[in-house]
Formats: sequence, structure tokens, C-alpha cells
Amino acid sequence: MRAPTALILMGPTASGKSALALALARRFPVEIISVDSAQVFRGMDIGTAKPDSEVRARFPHHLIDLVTPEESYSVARFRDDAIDAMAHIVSSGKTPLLVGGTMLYFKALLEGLSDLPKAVPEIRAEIDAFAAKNGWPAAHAELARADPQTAARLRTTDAQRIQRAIEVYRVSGRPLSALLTEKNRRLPPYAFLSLGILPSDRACLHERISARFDAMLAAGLEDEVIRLQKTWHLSLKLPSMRCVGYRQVWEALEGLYPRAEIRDRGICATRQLAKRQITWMVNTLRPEIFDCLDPGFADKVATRVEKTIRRRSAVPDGAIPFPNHS
RNA sequence: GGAGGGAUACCCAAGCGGUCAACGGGAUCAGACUGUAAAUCUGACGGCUCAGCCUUCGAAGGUUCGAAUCCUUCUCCCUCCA
Repeated sequence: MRAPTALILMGPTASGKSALALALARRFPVEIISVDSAQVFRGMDIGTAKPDSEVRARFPHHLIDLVTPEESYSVARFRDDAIDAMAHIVSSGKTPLLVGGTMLYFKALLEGLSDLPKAVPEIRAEIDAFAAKNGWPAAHAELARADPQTAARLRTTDAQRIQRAIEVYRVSGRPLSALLTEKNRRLPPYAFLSLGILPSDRACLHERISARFDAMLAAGLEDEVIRLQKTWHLSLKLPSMRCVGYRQVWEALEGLYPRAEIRDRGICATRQLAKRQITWMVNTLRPEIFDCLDPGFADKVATRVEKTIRRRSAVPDGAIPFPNHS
């Protein structure tokens, strides 16, 4: 029995992934799974460019609105959720289309994750307290005693990773470096086709980012943040409020800088995000790349998708309806 | 018209005779990345035929062994008095 096909569509923010995904969904029997660490938060709609209810009614999106902004999500949970969603989609006779820009999530799905203990908030709080008192270099030194190998590859300034490595050791009693060598190679049983969107001209991407951020502000991003602040017990420490845009608005509301700077800071943060996404894509995930500035871009992708679905589908040619797009 | 203050690399900004191609910060570019990843961290960042050399600190002169730093004139900007 052949592994079912799963389509992957990745790209930096503002490159046009969602529009393309919808175009594909209109044309092929696919169902969309969001691969986005920000769209999982309920109530965060404008700043995450979440598809609106109308679109979602017509084209169901999986893995959106999974947790409240007070909670946190994780790569491991994504992997489980995505595998469930894919199974569900395939059982209904469709092909999963995973679309998004959270490249670590794609990596976990495509390459697997090691068996590591999950986050334990109390332990993180302890480590935070220690670092607040002694500094992260001291925490790094502590890590060096338990797990010299991991300490050696981490900077003494890399608070987040030092914390996680210490957490892993305290929870499991084993060094992270040892656990990572036991990579869980059980990969999901799919034939993945990875497609990437990458504008050939960076300046053009930057323009789109600016335009999109302006649109978000015009759509009421600031009010959305204020609403979230009233509804939930939030802080800048939470992953939700560290998301691009939300963080900048929050900081301005907090008085850290004038509100007039939200736009510039938000745009810069978005560009930097896009750069990190591109680095992942080009250096690590290496999908088949399409230039979204190419006029024939959408058709090229569609052709590629059609070929793949036809070739791999158990259903013979012609049995799947391919309505012409106009 | 008079009295002051200021002009520094893409932007903000320190420097106030040598140790200055010039502290910081931002932007930009490049990279790392296993349960926070839209996160976290790192490097480069005047030019070059690059362990050295060349051109920079509003402009032009001058003082000095030596100036972004001192003097003169000019240009532009800001504040105050008329």
C-alpha cells in the first residue's frame, strides 16, 4: 500500500501563502492545515492574518484557535495535532495541504523529534528566579556541570535554550545531549511534497510586509491587543504576546516608546521574522522553490500539485474532478 | 539686524589634539536553531588588489610632528533678543 500524499507549502510571512493555498483548495481535493505558531491563539486574528470566518466556513482550516493567549503551544503538540489532522483528512478521501511559516514545525514533522520531557512551568519559574538573581552565565555554568556537551554548544547569553536544557535535565535526570542522540525516527507515513514560496526580490517582500502591517493597524490591531488585555491575564512573557505586532503594540501601550513608533517597529520585526524563515527554508528544509513574483507562479505551483496528486493517488486519472479555474 | 546652540558613517548618537575608520543604539545583510520558534541567540556592517593600504566626521583654508577634536571664512539648521 502506497503512502498517501501530503502537500507542504511554506514561505516567509507576507509572501502570499494563504492566497495560494486557497487557490489550490478551490481547484483540488485538498484540506488545509495551518502550520503557524501564532494562529493557534484564540482571539488573535488581525495580527496573525488569520483567515476570516467566511473563508474558514468554505475551506476548513485545521490547527487554528487551539489555545487561549494565556496558554502555550509547542512543536511536539503541533506534530501530534498535525498527524491527527492529516489522518482525518486522508480518511475523508482528501489530501492534506500543510501551509504556514513556522519552519521548526515543518522540520519536526518531516524529520521527527526526540523523546524529551515536556515543559514544566514550575521548573522554568525556578530557573528564571535563579537567573534573575545570578545571571544567565551562572545558569549556563550550572548546566555545564550536568550537561557539558549542551553547555558547550550554547552561548552563555542564550537564556531560552539554557533554561530548556536545565529543565530537561531536572525533569528527566538525563542530559539533553544524550536524549537528542536517540532521535525518534518514526516519521508520519506520508509522501510529502514540499513547496516553498520565495520572492526573488527582497525589497518587494519588504514592501508587501509594510503594506500588510499598515492594513493590520487600519483593521484595529491596537484595539485587538487592548481587548486581549482586558479579557485575559496576559504579560509580555507569554508566547502569545511575544508575537510580532502584538509585542510592539503592547510595549507602546506600556509606554516603552511612543505609539507613533508601532508601525516602524512592527514592520522591522516582521522583516526580521521573514529573514529567519527564509534562512530555515533555504538552508534546512530545502523545498522546491517557486518565485511568487513570477507572473505564472500560481499556475506553476498548481501544475506541480496536480501532477503529484495524479501520480500518487490511488485513484486513476480522471476520477478526481479538476474544475477549471478561471 | 544682534546673542547663542548645532552640523559625525543608511538613521539616531558619543567623541572634543594622538591609543579614532571613529563608543552606543536602530536599520540592513548573513548565520544558528529538537516541547517558548512570530521565540531565543550569534556574526558582519566606509572602501580595497585586505596581517596592509586608501577615503571619511557640513565646505574651504590655516595652526600643529599630528585634528572629528584648535583658529578663520563660508553654507545650512535650531533657540532667544530685536
